[in-house]
Amino acid sequence: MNRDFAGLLHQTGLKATHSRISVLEIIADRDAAISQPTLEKMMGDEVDRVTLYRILKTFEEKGIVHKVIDLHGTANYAICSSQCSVHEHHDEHFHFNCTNCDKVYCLNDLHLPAIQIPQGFVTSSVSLSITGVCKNCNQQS
Amino acid sequence: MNRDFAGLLHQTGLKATHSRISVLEIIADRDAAISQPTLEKMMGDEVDRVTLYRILKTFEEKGIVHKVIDLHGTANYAICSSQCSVHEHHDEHFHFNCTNCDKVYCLNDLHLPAIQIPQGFVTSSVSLSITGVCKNCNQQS
DNA sequence: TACATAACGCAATAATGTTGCATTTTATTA
DNA sequence: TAATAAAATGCAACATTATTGCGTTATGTA
Ligand SMILES: [Mn+2]
Ligand SMILES: [Mn+2]
Ligand SMILES: [Zn+2]
Ligand SMILES: [Zn+2]
Repeated sequence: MNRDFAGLLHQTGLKATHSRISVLEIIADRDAAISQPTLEKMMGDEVDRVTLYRILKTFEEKGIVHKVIDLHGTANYAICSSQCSVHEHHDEHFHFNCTNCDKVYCLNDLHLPAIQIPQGFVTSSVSLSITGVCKNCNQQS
Repeated sequence: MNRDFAGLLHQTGLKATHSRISVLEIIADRDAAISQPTLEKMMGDEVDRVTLYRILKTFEEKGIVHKVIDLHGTANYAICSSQCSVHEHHDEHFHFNCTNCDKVYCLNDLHLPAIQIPQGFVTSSVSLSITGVCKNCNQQS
């Protein structure tokens, strides 16, 4: 992952504020998506709650992060693949929800065969979410 | 769909209260899952908000309805297939989220090919959710 | 260094969800 | 039908997640 967060922000026309860089440092440094509540706790007093919401929303709009709703309905965030931009997200991949540690993993390499949906319905995107126990949690038990 | 809601409730060891029967009447009468906020508005003063939460939770535990988290993270509820029980849900089917009317359709007949997940991860369930525009909304435009 | 504006912090408010406890409803039994 | 025990409900209080408006501060640039 690119470490020049200030550069990344400038590229998308955003100012490189301390808050934004802190958020990027946390999100980029993980093998799994991070939930909004966890992120909020990690940021603590460093960033106002409202600012955090606004940062995440902006990042999503600019194609810097993508949001994944997990099986509990909680918002989780992960860094986008490099092809994403303000115009379009190009990371329609699938996700693994661990029921033990509640992490959400992006399964970037998984490919889904074509799906036959009913007559009259038009698909714009497909989201596959797998529930189970992750590698980490399996090894610990 | 079975119309003997009192009987259904008695079968699962639940008392057939007015509130529960009202909820069943609303949920059973749709071609799509209904969201908690919509349900709450439809019930109005007839049922207390807290009671509604408790009814939905009980129904889920007893295998009467199943919950689907839609793409916004909102809880939606639909009647279970007849095989579901307090012991186990047997309706692991897929869902279609309409971006126009926000309805969530259960795609009961869809079957998903086997999926190859990474080494060390163990799958317990798979949830496929398709986003697009539903038949109804396509016909109106 | 000065400036314009983007971003932030704070206060207020809304929506969603949970818990404890007193009261009412339901099903059963007398 | 009337009495009873347990289940379910309603209400109050509270927690969490999310949004909006507005004055203040930080950022990038000239
Ligand atoms: Mn992802
Ligand atoms: Mn369903
Ligand atoms: Zn795990
Ligand atoms: Zn629709």
